[in-house]
Amino acid sequence: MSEERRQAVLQAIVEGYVSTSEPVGSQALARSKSLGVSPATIRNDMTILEEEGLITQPHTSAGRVPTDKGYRFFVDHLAARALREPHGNAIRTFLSDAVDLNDVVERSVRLLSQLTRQVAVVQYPSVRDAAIQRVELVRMSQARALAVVISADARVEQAAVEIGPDATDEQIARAAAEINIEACGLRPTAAGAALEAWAARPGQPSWAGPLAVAIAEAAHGGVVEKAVFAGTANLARAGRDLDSVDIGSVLDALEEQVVLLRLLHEMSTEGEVSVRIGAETGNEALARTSLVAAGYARGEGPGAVIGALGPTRMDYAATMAAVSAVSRYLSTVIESE
Amino acid sequence: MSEERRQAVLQAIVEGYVSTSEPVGSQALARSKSLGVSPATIRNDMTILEEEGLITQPHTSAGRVPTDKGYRFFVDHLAARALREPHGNAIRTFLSDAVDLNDVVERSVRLLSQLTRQVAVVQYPSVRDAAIQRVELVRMSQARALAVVISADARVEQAAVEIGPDATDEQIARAAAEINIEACGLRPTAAGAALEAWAARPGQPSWAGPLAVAIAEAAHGGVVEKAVFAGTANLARAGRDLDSVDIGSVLDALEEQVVLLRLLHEMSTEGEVSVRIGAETGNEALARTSLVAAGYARGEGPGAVIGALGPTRMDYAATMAAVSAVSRYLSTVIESE
DNA sequence: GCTGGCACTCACCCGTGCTGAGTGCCAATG
DNA sequence: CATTGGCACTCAGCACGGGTGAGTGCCAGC
Repeated sequence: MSEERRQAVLQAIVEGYVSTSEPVGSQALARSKSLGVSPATIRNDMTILEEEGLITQPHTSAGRVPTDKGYRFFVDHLAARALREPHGNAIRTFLSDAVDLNDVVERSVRLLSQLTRQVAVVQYPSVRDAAIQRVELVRMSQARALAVVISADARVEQAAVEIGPDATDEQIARAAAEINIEACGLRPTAAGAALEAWAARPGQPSWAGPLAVAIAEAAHGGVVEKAVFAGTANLARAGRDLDSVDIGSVLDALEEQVVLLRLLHEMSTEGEVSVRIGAETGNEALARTSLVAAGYARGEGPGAVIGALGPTRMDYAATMAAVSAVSRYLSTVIESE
Repeated sequence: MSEERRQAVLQAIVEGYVSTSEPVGSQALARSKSLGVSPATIRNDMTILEEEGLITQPHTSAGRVPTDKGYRFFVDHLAARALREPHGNAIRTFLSDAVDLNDVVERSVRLLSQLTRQVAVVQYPSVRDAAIQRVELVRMSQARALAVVISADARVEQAAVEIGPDATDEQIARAAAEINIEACGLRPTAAGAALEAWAARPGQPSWAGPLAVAIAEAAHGGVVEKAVFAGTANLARAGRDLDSVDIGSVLDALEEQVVLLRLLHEMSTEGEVSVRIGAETGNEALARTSLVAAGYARGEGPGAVIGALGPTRMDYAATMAAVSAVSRYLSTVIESE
């Protein structure tokens, strides 16, 4: 009883179930796939696979279905199928038509949802490290000013600051000029330190401190992490895999963002393409879905993450290929800017 | 056979069906509601209501269900039920905690989805009319500059412009200074005209024209209209009203945006609270849903629209009350900024 | 260790019959 | 003449039951 054939059986079960969405039986397997053995032999293998917890039967006298663990084994050992990337050039040109970062992200998420036919998720880079290009300070009302921070990566962030009614226009103009001298060309962290020192100088107005903090924060891209998604309709089309309760809780989890962001964050450090299957997501709402994610580079460190979310019964090979391809092209497009 | 009682029957049918989600029959009606007549009488009324196309039966020997036209009549004539606004103050404080326009919109859409238990939609103001406060011009690369337009309503828009590799930093600085002189304090339309004149002056670099256009466009809030939504999970919870195909196509329509935006735009001119029921949405994908919308003022003209989208079998009175309340508070919060 | 054979299980399908909520029609009533 | 009670009829929904077939586990034989 070769270990090898047993894996082939598992692979056939996964592939069969993914394509037909019906439990696969020994006879059907022997007939369609080229395993070259009889149904009885396959049954023996199945018994062992079931003991190992890799497959299960929905009810007695039904075919077998992969468990989360079975999918996991498949992904880890068997899905090294040729990661063809048919749309390479199409992806690239589609993404490079984008005008700014927002547009790139927007396009990526749509593209990925179409390629995978799953829900696509793109996390915005959380900590950004581009140098500050310019800071603008505009009084909006008697007691309030708006700080606009323009980064070298064509990003524009804004922050409202209370300055109190006593601030003079002259003070504001001087502060703006000084801030630009202090902070321009610096990365957010360094700029933050420089502005802190600036605010501590004698003679500065009382709102200099909060202003310095707000600018540094804005330069970091704001504190908030954010993810956008597309293709939620694919959830509804998942058919038997997800009932409407599942769909509801998944949509909730997506809107909640925090769960998803934590998950994406965890996965970002796990090498090329990372997969979370069913309960591995650690979240009740996502227990019947899988998430395939890949980080996309941004400057040096691994910046943010893109991913595809779908029912556990998904085509992992194809999804992983698509996620990987889009992340790679996304990286080159962003870096070439 | 009083016209009045027949309307009461229609009202009772709508309310009964909305609360139980099951077709309502004559006996059940006579027993539960206080119409003071016998089932037979109600049946007579029902026959007429059915002839008028206001109600229908899913199959022979089942109760009656309102048609789109029935809901329409109900909304137009019978839903003037006390629009209690229980959460008035809560809404107000919740919204006024917001820091900027984005945040206000974000909060509104979440709030509305929770109040109505439907999908909430908030359209960003499409044509904006706030004066330009300041324009900033920053060179991003050899051939590209970023124009940042800050409006008096604390909005920051950006636009990338190709300036060609020959532009000198001095040219850019002079253009920025001149643009601020020309355009500051003007509304977008006037500013566009002023900038056009500016770009036409002799001696201007070749990129002055495109730049002027880009700035004017950005000041208008960009050409793109945008809507955000929340509470999509409520669709999945709609139970029998929407099957998964419906949910899928609704989610598609939401992501598509263009259909939804056109619809919202149409509805924005229709007075206080406007309702589109089922096929009235004019869209196949939304044929089994209704949209309740209200414009929220922005400056003078009707600016943008918020709305709630749900199955045609929804509690119109409550939804209309919530949409109306949120739009009203949203208006005051925005205008007080 | 693989295979064919065999008895067994059980979800699924389909036809049957019953029940009850609901209807339409009609004659009687105030 | 609108309203009502009575009555026959319809039909979705449900429970019951038998037949079918894909699938299984086990075992003896190669």
